[in-house]
Amino acid sequence: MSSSGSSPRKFPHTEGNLNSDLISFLMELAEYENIVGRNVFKSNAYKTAASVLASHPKRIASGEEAAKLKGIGKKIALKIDEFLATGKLEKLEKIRGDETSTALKELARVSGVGPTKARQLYDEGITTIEQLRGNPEKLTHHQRIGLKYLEEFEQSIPRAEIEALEGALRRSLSALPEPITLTICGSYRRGKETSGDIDVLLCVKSSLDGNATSTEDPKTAKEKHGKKFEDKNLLSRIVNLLEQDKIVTDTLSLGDTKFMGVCRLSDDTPHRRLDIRLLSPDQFHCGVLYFTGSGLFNKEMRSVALSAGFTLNEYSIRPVGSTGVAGEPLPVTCERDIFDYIGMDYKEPHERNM
DNA sequence: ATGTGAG
DNA sequence: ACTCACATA
Repeated sequence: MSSSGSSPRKFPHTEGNLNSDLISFLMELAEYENIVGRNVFKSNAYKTAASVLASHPKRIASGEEAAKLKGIGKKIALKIDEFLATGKLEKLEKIRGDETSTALKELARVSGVGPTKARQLYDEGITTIEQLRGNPEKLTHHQRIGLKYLEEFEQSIPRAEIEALEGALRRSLSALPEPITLTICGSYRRGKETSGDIDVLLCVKSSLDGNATSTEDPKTAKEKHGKKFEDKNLLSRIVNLLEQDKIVTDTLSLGDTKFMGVCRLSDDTPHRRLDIRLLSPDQFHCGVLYFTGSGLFNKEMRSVALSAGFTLNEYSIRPVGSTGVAGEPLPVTCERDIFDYIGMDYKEPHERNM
């Protein structure tokens, strides 16, 4: 899920939370440390603190109370005290008034512009989106597209639009010679009413490996398990098709397994960020699980997997031997299989919103 | 190869 | 944490 922009979706599910005011000042500090301070560790510390508060069931009444939670230390506790006492944070007020900070943040709204590029531009005297528009030669292809659709990408996508797009994608893909399964993941699959982007998983029903765990000798099995496909051009063929059908309008990047780009449902809807991933059949369910998220849910599930003696990633679930070495991928026929392996109750996608 | 960025 | 794709060198 993209995280750029100052839209409501910048601070995931902050609205309505008991501690939403604390969460949002922590997220603002996290953004500052990332983009301006270029200190990923501090930034992550603030993000962790924010997410701890987000899943805390009670309103925090003091820094001391907050400091009892794992992930919140003395420094953050002090800031919470200051905020609770005065309704603001001196540090944050300074940051908001600082022209360098505001400029860097503004520039980083553009997809493809991160902390480093923002600083570069700033050093060259570019401080606004306006000025950026006047100097497109300073930008890569990705960044130019990000700039072109800046405002559109910051608008969240109504569920109904994604439903319609799903239909359009299926119609378009039905022109291919090989049957392809399509699943839209991300917050859409978790039942959210709006999403930030569209995350599509595709899987070819290849005649070759309908049964991934059988009679063939291990060597060929291993070769097939690699990420590459026999048909290296399949994804670009798919993208071409979607371009012809006026669904895909721009490409940010295109590899053998991953497309990142832009799509549009119709002339009177905004341009939207679209990601497509091509998975092999034996990876499909682990992929769907992983890309459905949420990120926090994945983290939790991976740690449950670990304590049950398995390692879980977007491609496979594997047993971890007593030596700590991961074994061969286990057969998986649906998402539920993965929950079963690690002894976790099955969670419907809409129950994975943490 | 290495760094940047997205997810 | 990890992977993919890109730009640059």
